Amino acid sequence: MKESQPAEGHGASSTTPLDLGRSRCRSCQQRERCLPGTLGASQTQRFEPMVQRRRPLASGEHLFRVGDTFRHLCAVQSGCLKTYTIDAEGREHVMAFHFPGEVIGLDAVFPARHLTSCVALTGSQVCCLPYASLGTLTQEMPELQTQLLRMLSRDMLGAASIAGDYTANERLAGFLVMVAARLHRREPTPTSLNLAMSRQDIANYLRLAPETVSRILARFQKDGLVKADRRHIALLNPDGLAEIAACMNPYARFGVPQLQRNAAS
Amino acid sequence: MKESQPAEGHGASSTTPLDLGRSRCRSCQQRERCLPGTLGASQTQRFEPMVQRRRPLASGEHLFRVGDTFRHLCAVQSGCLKTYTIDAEGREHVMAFHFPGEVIGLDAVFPARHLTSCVALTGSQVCCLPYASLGTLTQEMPELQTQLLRMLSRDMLGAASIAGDYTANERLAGFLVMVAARLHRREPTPTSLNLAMSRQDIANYLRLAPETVSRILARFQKDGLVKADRRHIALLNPDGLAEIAACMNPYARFGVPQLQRNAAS
DNA sequence: CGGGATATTGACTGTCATCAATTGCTGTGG
DNA sequence: CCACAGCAATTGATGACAGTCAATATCCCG
Repeated sequence: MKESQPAEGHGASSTTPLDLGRSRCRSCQQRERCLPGTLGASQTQRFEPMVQRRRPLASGEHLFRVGDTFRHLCAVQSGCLKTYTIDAEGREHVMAFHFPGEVIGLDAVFPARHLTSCVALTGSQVCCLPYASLGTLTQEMPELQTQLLRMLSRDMLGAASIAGDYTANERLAGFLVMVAARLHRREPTPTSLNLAMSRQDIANYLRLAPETVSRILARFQKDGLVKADRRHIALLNPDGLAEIAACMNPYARFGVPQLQRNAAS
Repeated sequence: MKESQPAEGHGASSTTPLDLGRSRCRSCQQRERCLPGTLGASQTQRFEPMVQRRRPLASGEHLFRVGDTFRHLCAVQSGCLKTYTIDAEGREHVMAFHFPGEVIGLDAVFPARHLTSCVALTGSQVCCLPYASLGTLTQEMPELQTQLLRMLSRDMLGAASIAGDYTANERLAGFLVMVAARLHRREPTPTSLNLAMSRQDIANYLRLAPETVSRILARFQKDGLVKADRRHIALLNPDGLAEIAACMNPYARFGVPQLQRNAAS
């Protein structure tokens, strides 16, 4: 059973994106990784005023919920969020975690409605770009469209990675490696993670039972790969983890067309 | 085996019965579902000449392979293809099947290289739009960008659907419903499918063993849901299948989460 | 018509889920 | 300040779903 608390926020969670003044993309720490990352100074100046900064989300507060009309693209400035759905059987499926610099909501463009809910796992600061402005802006700034496509493309890649048929070991190792890679604030790659998500969240993301997550983590610890203390996880042997997860890494597959078992020729 | 470039210079292009000189989006059966679907007549006329039509792919021929540089977006005009990867362990993962009117390659934008291979499952006709032209065209035609985003968004949705934690039954039922929905050439929804993919392909797509696909199909047949004869599958009870797969349907989750209970099994 | 790939069916195994009990952390109130 | 509630995480025992191995059956293509 995959249930979790759809953490109750306040009733007005998705209705009022209080605009607390203007965002300052140019001085934002996440700028390079974010949507305006490829824009020049003047373009950034043009871009900035379109962005609204929301009141900070408290842990458990929702950014949007299933069925909400899709109004803006959101970017995480700080904190961590998850998008998820509860299916007809009551099981929670975590579609993605969102770290600083990442954009949320690209999958809602098509139906113009959110098919997922998005909740903050910790206090989080989020910037919003009205979807209506996006069209105008990309018309003016080709770089923006390029960046948008790249981010979308990257999201698809990430989704495809965990969608694949891998063992529980591989998926969890891949998860740790991925989180480490996406958390780099300034260091090359952090070796010490402070996860914002619970075991249950991780399990629902990786299609595992939370007990299995615990057990595998214990095994990794016994093998000297990690030191796991609740939500703080130290990667003692990142290369070892990466090796376990090697099969999930899409970049590891250039050049040599390996022995193909099931491929059509 | 290498075909990165469309065959145009050869005199051989005149051997095929069809006029291969240029694409005729305006008269294409797939136009509405395809990239230029939202364009007006004059814009379509502007769009058309940018599109190259490839020599038809034979079953088993590759459209691109892992590591190829990403040059164009491709649209399926007829036939069926699959994109897949072979991981470090030699396992094949089928990322997606591609039916007429669908666009291939959007996930390769980011690294500018194909991280997957794409092979035709039957004889297939494919149209190619150079990625370089895409930027120019979307600048001119906002509708094109909208359509592009919608298609991307839809792809992500599809990927997320099968990525979730569902039982083998649910995934296979969902697969059948999805294929039926995506194959509608003109009928409302076909009740009779001629699959282009093997059991192995389906299994690799759904993270199952091919034996499991067979077994579940047999069970569905025993329950009167389908009539499966090799690659020809008749959906005897589409609603029953849809009900089994209900939990995978992202649109079923608006307002009231409660579903009507009819005959199960 | 025959060989090889594809599909089906059966028996058994293993991975991971489920059920259950316990521990440990955190915040709250007596 | 400690006791307790409540939740998150761990650990153990057991079982089920799907995978693996193996043996035909069937189709397709030469």
